[in-house]
Amino acid sequence: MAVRVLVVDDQYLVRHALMALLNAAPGIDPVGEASDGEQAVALVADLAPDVVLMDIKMPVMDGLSATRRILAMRPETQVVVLTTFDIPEYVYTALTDGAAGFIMKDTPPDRIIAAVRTVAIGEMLISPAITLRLVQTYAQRHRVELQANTRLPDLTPRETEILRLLGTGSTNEEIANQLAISEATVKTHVKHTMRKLNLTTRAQAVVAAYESGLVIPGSAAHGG
Amino acid sequence: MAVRVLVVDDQYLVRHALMALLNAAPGIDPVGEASDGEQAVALVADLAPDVVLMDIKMPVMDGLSATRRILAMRPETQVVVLTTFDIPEYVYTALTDGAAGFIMKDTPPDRIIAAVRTVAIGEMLISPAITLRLVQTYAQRHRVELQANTRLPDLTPRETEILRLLGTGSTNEEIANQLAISEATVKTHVKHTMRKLNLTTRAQAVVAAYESGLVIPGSAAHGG
DNA sequence: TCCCTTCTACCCCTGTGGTGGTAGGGCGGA
DNA sequence: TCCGCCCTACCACCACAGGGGTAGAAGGGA
Repeated sequence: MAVRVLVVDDQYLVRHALMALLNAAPGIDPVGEASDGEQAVALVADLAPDVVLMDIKMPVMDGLSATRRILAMRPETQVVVLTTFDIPEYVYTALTDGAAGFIMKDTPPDRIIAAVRTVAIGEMLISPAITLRLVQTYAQRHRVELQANTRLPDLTPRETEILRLLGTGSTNEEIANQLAISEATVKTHVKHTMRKLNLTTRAQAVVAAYESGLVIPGSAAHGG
Repeated sequence: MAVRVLVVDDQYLVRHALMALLNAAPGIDPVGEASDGEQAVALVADLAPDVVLMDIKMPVMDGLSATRRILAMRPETQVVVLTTFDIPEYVYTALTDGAAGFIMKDTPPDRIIAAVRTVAIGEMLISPAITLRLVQTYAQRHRVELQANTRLPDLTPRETEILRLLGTGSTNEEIANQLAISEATVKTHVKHTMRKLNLTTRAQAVVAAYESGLVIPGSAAHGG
């Protein structure tokens, strides 16, 4: 049973080149083509393709909006997003919207064919160049997290705890209540902590708490 | 010209299964096998393989250390790290150490063959499951960054700028100098910003700056 | 035109924050 | 045993932060 593919691209040449390429591939049946997102959504409803090759930049409705509409309507559709250049913002949006893959147009023909076959069986697929960027982001984030808990020179356990609470924006009084000690003691701990870290204001202490990884954005208790 | 492969795994069964698999594949020549990292480093020096299939968990010297040694000694070697389960910490280490790929042992035989061929021509390769995790991390980080600039209700451009500077731990005086306005004006801006965000101390403002994504850990100017 | 927002700037007042010093009890290493 | 570190706690002092109000200049929109 051939893989049914819909090609969506506003550029005539690109669209037809893809159609010809897919047509020549055994086991792949290009069932239709669209030149904008609106047409694409309509054709998915009509043709029920297995795979959609979707350009991003298009008139009327862009590829990302079209992808959202298509997946809302027919989740089993495998959408592969095509892009001319590596645009990481789109990677995020496309993948969280549920796109099955993300490849660049300068990918060799045989790899595009392979990509269609890959997503058709339900696997994810991302271009190496894009994967590399993902890895770099991952590595960067990971490095930041690894630096956590490791640095913070010479702080006693209590002082580390104090710094963590400073990092949540707590006042001395609030810290005292949370640790069930007197505010005077908190002031002493804060004093020592800031001296060791060479800080002069508690705002800097909050920065230090975040930068050291003691406090991670997204895991904080806001509001006061 | 066949792709010369070295197989490194402490488990006899896994090692020989891989050797047999690679032996049966046309264009692939399994030239040797090692059962620990130290042997692997020695064999790379002797055999100069194109590709190394490297297990992580091994006695004597683990796969990641061996990978580092091998790439320091012979950078053109393509190391593919094998793992039983998806262990993201290793992904980071392996890839930043220069590994060409990262695949799981439960990958179907034909895909393992394909992986060897892929890295042999210098391309990167990562298992879909691992890619998925990378994407999730990327998406998570990206989401945090996207929330920036978007949320932060009703702040004027100047107030946003003030909040960003508050987020670096700056005092009113420092902010005044950086923006070339009077400290009195800074106090006014700070006052309005904090009222709008329902904050009472500047430490909370620092927290808000980080949590909103206005300030990203790792991109801050410490010290003061 | 007038109004609203924004950015600029100042005064007054209260309070928390930040720094100095002092000190006792507990605990572990020399 | 004694020394040193850690946690606890207090006092005194002053600067900066935070909240109140007021106000003029500039720019955009009704």
